[in-house]
Amino acid sequence: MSTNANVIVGEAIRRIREAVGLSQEKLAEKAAITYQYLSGIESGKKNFTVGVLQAIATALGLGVDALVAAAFADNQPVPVVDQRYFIKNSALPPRLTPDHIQSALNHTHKIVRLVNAALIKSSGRPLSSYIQGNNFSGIVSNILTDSFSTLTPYKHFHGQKYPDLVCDDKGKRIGGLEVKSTIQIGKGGESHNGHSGWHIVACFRIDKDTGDIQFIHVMFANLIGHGQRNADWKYIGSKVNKKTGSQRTETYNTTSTGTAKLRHGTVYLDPAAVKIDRWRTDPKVPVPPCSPFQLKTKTNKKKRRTGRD
DNA sequence: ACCGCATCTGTGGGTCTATA
DNA sequence: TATAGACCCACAGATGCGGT
Repeated sequence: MSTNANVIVGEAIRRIREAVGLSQEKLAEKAAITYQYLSGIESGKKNFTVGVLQAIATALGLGVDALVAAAFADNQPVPVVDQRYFIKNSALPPRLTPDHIQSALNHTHKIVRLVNAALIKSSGRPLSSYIQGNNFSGIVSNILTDSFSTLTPYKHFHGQKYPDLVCDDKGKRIGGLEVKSTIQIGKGGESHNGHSGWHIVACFRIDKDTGDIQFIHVMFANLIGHGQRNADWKYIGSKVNKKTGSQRTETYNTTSTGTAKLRHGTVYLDPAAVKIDRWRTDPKVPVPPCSPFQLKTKTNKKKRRTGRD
């Protein structure tokens, strides 16, 4: 290991040790090395083997991979979306362009990295390891909303009112956008209001070690709210668990038609991470020329003509 | 036509925070 | 304090595909 790497790893060990409240003596004891040796490692003056690193990581309550990730977190490039995966002519809310979306997605990656870098520096663990998945996705959703507000014509509405973002022109409202994010690939919309208007569903994945997120699929659709004719949302319910007394808040999910609208409204698709081959769409929903399912439909038709069936 | 397998979908369970 | 908002997870049944 190079001297520079020794210093980086040593500093990470010191930061995490102090964050978890261990003295050098105590950590050295747990890792079965002398505190003089540990001191030398922390200051980057001593070499160490993988075995010693493993012992130190275990004593800190981490895996070697997490410890190394913590040490080099700041030196990794922030993930960016791939420009090639944008579908340029998809239908979008007024005044919104693929470039706007690209910058908002990348900005969200960056903010999540900044949060994680601070946490990893002090404790060796990213944000996603501290909180429940649903709440993490909620945070990503909020950061993405803020990124839109910062970098696009769509600005914060107010608090928890619908929609999340609005676009005004000379005092006149010309557009609204509700932002949703999820780690569930292929999922449609899920909401507790199910209103009419433009929605974005952004699917991302998480790197467990660094906590970095990477958007892999982004869909837009102008959906019809519940209670209206041909609504794209269906009511799922709000029930009280008799045993625990807990109440599940009411939920609306997109219907198969609503989900199909979103899928046909794909704006960004990472083909290596998201396989749409077997996704269902709704025959009632017209397939726009820019839909990623255009290709699928053509392939299926060809198959049907030439296939064994 | 049927079977096995993998994946998708629908449903109902849950947590936590902000606001009225 | 109740409600509305933001989500995820588990599981059973449905679906699609390739092989026989």
